[in-house]
Amino acid sequence: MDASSDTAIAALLLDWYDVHARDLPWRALPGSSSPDPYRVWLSEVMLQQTTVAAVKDYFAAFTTRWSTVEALAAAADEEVMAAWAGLGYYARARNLMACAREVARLGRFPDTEEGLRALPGLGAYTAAAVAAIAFGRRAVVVDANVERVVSRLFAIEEPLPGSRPAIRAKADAITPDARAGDFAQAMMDLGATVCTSRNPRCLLCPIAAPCKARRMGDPARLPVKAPKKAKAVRQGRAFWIEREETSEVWLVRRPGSGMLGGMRALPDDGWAARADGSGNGPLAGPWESAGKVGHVFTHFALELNLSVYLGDRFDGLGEGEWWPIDRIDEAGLPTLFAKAARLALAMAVDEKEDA
DNA sequence: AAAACGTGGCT
DNA sequence: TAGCCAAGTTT
Repeated sequence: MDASSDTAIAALLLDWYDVHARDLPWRALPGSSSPDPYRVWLSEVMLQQTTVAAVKDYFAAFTTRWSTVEALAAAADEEVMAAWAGLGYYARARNLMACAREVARLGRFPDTEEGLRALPGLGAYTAAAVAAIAFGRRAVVVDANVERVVSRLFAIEEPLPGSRPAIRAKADAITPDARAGDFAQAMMDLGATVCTSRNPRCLLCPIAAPCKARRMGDPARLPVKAPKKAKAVRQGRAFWIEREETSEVWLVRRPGSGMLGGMRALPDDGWAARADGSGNGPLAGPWESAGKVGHVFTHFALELNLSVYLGDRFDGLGEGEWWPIDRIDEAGLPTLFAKAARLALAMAVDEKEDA
């Protein structure tokens, strides 16, 4: 592929984008000026390893509650962590606050890829995306969509992740000097709606003509990926400690790094730090079993047994807080513990029905 | 450099 | 349904 056809690919994609761009909340309104860097940055962080559908409500909630980066910088850590609950990869929320505070200190977002890359939570992808989309800089934006589109377009047979340097070189070659932000978003929209992982819709593709994988007959075969390791299944135990006289449950704050770091949680037996939990709780009990919940994390699956204590002796509980059970939805529990809470409450309902 | 780090939707 | 996959970053 020579330089002139690389230019042609960008033109085809931009023409397609002018007609088919998805209408997403963090994109500038048609006809308006450049999008707000705060909204671009926030959306890009939320979208890391996360689908558009999952992000939409969180983006609306965050921008309603904190409409500027200064407002977010001034927010309390626990408020932001609770607002992020359920979205996953909680290091993103911790980095989000650190980044907002750094930007507030600087007075504005850096407007170069290099400057952005130095902020917490902005890696190669996000720095390039914000530089291109919010500041119109030419930057080579490579995410999983771009990897897929480029792998197919140029029929790159080497498996990921080894093919990343070759993919980046090709992405660089087709990235235009003008409208680099639109080009990046065009590639991502194409990957999300046309050049999909399974069942690519080549008949709708604006760059089907130059696509080598399509010519070879089986575009879905690419990109080739290295095989994944099987997930181990761990056992753990969590504890629902209820103070009956006030209808409150005991919640703790998890350590600031590691699994679900910084999030509110039910007390547990340390399953996150070992292959399995110790089985020990923060109280002597007696415990009643409420059953178990299953949850799959990125690198292991967990079977979490839930034990319940209802009583009035709470010796040795340590750090934590009593939380009103009727407002448990507002505690900002990550999904694993939200499931466990649901189980405890379902058990309570069952027992009431039995009585 | 390989592993840690969430979750929900789709097939 | 069990596995695959998503607008990756950090250590």
